[in-house]
Amino acid sequence: MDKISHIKHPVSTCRECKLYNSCLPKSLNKNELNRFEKMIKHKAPLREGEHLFRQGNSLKNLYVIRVGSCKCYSPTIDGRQNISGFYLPGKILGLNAVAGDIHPDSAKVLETSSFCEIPYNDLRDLCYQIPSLQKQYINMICNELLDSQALMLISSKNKAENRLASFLISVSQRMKLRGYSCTDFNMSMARIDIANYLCLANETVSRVFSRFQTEGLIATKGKYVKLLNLHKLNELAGIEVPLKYQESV
Amino acid sequence: MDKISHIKHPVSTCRECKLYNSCLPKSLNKNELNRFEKMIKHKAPLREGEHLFRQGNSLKNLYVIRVGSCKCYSPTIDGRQNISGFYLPGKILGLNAVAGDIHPDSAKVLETSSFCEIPYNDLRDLCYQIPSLQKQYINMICNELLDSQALMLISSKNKAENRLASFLISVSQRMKLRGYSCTDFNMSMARIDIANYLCLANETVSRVFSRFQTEGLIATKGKYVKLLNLHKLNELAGIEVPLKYQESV
DNA sequence: CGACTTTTTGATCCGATTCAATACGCGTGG
DNA sequence: CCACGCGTATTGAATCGGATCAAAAAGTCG
Repeated sequence: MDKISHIKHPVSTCRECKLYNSCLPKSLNKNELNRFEKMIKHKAPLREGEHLFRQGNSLKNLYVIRVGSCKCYSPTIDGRQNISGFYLPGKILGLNAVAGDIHPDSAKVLETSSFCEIPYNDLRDLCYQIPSLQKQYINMICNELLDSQALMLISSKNKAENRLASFLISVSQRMKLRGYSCTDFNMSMARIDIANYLCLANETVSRVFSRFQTEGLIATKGKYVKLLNLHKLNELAGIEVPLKYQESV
Repeated sequence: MDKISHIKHPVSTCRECKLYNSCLPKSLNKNELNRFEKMIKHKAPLREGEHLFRQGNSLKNLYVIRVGSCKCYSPTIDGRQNISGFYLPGKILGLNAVAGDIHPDSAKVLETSSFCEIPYNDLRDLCYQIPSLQKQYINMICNELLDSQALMLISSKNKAENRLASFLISVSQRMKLRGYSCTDFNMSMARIDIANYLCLANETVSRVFSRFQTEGLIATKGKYVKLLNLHKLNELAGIEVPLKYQESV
């Protein structure tokens, strides 16, 4: 039995969707919204291990994740996987295929998940016609860019503790955004995936998890995680975060 | 005397510009191009150390770098700088400010450099009216996203040698794109900046530079760099590059 | 329950950081 | 023109953290 399958994924209109305000149709008028909704396809949920798209596929759709979680990855020469991102509800998938028309990575579902499928060509055409849609679309792309740059700073500069703390905090915040508890949640991703994502060995991730537990920062039970000391975690996570808006050399 | 000041930065129309085919006005018709060119401003070149924009500034313009080089950075709590990117001719600056309307980093010129200034609001308005411009604009943003993700993989997973090799190769390729030699060029960035960018200590960068020289891979004289063994450098650079389009788990 | 996978823990090794000292490059002023 | 000083780059020695290899423990599933 899947942990979230009691959510019947019932959203059929954007108006009713919790994610409305951070999603593409934000600030469309009634008429525009109708046209937008006609374009969206709601497919049956995918189950753990199924692929949304694969590396090398040509770009047909973008996807907004509505329920569940998903990882994007690409294989490396030595047989490992480079994780390019974890996706939780509200995030848009497939943008990195826009420039080249080919998906540079594969998207695999980590637990039963639902998506809104957006035919890419239709979206582009509609953007030509609806300026506020174009604006929001471009904003979402640029947000991805920001996220990606932020992750780069986090995952390449900090020590293992800082990285994992950052990761926990970011998952926590997305949970909060989505209306779930930000201190108690399931993490559907495997240790090895987190390790790849944070560019650490899985043993290291494991050790840091253990250390966080003995230090009373978190408690875990299987995939279930409870954040006990958000303050300290934030401190660890923030250690290399760029100081915003400070005058510099 | 500046090393590139003999280039009088004479480009006044996009049509004449070397970068035309990879830049925004690509595939505009004559009439559209006229409107586009009217929007662009050519300011006087900036000199080393001057800022194009600063962290916290509100977004007014995007910039395409035409001649020179530029680094984007943000200060960290401990007084260092996070380098978010080096920019060589043809690249567009300021995109990471689009989502939040505020520049998340500062852009500082590394040598005398010229830019095309694109008023952001005007660009957006013009995109509403010219679909092919919108398309190219979105493509350029998504290319930034790709670059950023690629850099993340490079700079967080590899050893120092691989990172520096990747970096040298990427500079080399951009030089080639721009019509300069891809094996002999000036690198205007300081060691410490490269170090920050690659997330290494500057001593480490220095050591690897030395090692590459004793191994005959490169020769350096001040900021001038000569790549002697592109094959080996590519090999080093490629070691963790994701294998494109390979079927995976 | 037993086979298999995933996670945790332990011991060792290697590479990058750090701290410290020296060398180099460049501009200034004598 | 050279001497001096400052910033940047290089080199050396010691330390620390994460990777790796190996093995045990916990969780998963038929």
